[in-house]
Amino acid sequence: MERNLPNSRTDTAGEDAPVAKRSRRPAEEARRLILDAAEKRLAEQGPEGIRLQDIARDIGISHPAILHHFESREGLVRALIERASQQLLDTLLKAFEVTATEKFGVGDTISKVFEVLSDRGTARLWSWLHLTGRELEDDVSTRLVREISEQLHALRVLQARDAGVQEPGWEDTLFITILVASTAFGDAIIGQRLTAGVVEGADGRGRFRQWFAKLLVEHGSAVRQPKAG
Amino acid sequence: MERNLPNSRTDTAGEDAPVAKRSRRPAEEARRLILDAAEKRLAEQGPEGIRLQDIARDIGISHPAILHHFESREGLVRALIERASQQLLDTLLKAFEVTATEKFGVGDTISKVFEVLSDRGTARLWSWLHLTGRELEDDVSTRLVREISEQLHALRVLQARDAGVQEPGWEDTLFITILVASTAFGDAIIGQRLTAGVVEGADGRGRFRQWFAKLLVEHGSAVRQPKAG
DNA sequence: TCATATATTGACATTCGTGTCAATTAATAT
DNA sequence: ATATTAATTGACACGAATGTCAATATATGA
Repeated sequence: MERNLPNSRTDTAGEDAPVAKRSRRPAEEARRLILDAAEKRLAEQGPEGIRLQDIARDIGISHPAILHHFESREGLVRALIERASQQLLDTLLKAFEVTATEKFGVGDTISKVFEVLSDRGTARLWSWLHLTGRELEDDVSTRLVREISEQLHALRVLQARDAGVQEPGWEDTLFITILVASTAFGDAIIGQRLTAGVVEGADGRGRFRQWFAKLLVEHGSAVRQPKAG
Repeated sequence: MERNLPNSRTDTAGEDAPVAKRSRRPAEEARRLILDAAEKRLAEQGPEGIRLQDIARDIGISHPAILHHFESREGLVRALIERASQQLLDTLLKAFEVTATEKFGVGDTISKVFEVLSDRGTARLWSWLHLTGRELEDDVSTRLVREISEQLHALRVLQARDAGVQEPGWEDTLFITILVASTAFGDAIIGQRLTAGVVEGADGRGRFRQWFAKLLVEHGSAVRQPKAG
């Protein structure tokens, strides 16, 4: 079973197209490029969008190169999840920090969360992650809820003290976080279809976000009973 | 290229296993069986779970039988979506009817809707539908939002009149529906991970639902200003 | 300049899933 | 019983996607 010599330049001679010089990047950069392309495909086309050959073509390399850097398709997926999770956590925490320290309202924070989750493909990535039952060693979802909730709670407690009203319960804060996360998630996946053709005028989803923010503020007021009685 | 005679019993003779008699169902029943199996796989394993061979094995038939009834895999998928959508809409409207006509409050109705929508299998089916960007001729999402909203709005208006307070706006009702739908979805997909390890005690998600219902009722009260001033 | 490490590649192997087809067989009508 | 219809099937064709491998080329250090 003589196999043809692979990669040999001694094929049927001829003046082929000007051979674009093979480029060679440091491993880390190559990995980043590949992950970017994969992420884009995933966000645009969903799970099936992650095909080694396609991704390779997107960035002008051959698909074995991907396998070289990630071992397998599954390895690529895991790396992708890992990176996206970390980025999400960082982005969210930072966004929260800003809106909490500055004089921004709840509405701004909500907008930011929606933007991060919904407008980019992040929510899609996560949905897929959960739908396919993939686990992360370091469960980012849990960390996310916990950290955000803790900061939000501290903020709410402070505000309550300033206003001289009763402090909100911990679980109340927790549920707010979960509500926002769930909603942003759901919105990212089915929001488009839900509002299209029902909500009148343009920017229906924008108005929905504002309405949602107001709802939460409203809730904050409702909880804020005067300290005694 | 002499092809072997397919399906011929004249193979290497021998005492094979007792040939289980081939069963033959009316087309409609077969279709139902297949759809059931497909739906189950989808709910349990996600999109990739829908493989003709596997589904066939599940119900003890051969995979060409499936193709016979649905033309193609895509045909099966479309039929599945069609059926599931119809079922969801029916279930929702019926659930709504019951809680709305009896002496249940708006909160109970919302809870019921939430419950139906956050069913794991349903949510997964829909998520997949949206994630893969499949379109339905008759967009059920839109119909769903519209029909539910209309009924809910009628209910709210009635209650407002009874109480002699200002009627809620149409968009407010619409947004409530959208919020419930989005949240139910998000909850079905990531709720498990969000609450696990953060919310204390058992039945954290149950408490979340109650809290959510209360939030909406609360909102109802907030909207209900006295009629003039 | 030469040597080394490793990123990159073309060709191939392999597996898996859909779809085709003629043959078969169970139900139904005549 | 016989014919007819249509559900069912095994074998196979085909394409698509992952993964393997030896060969090649490029960046880097000596």
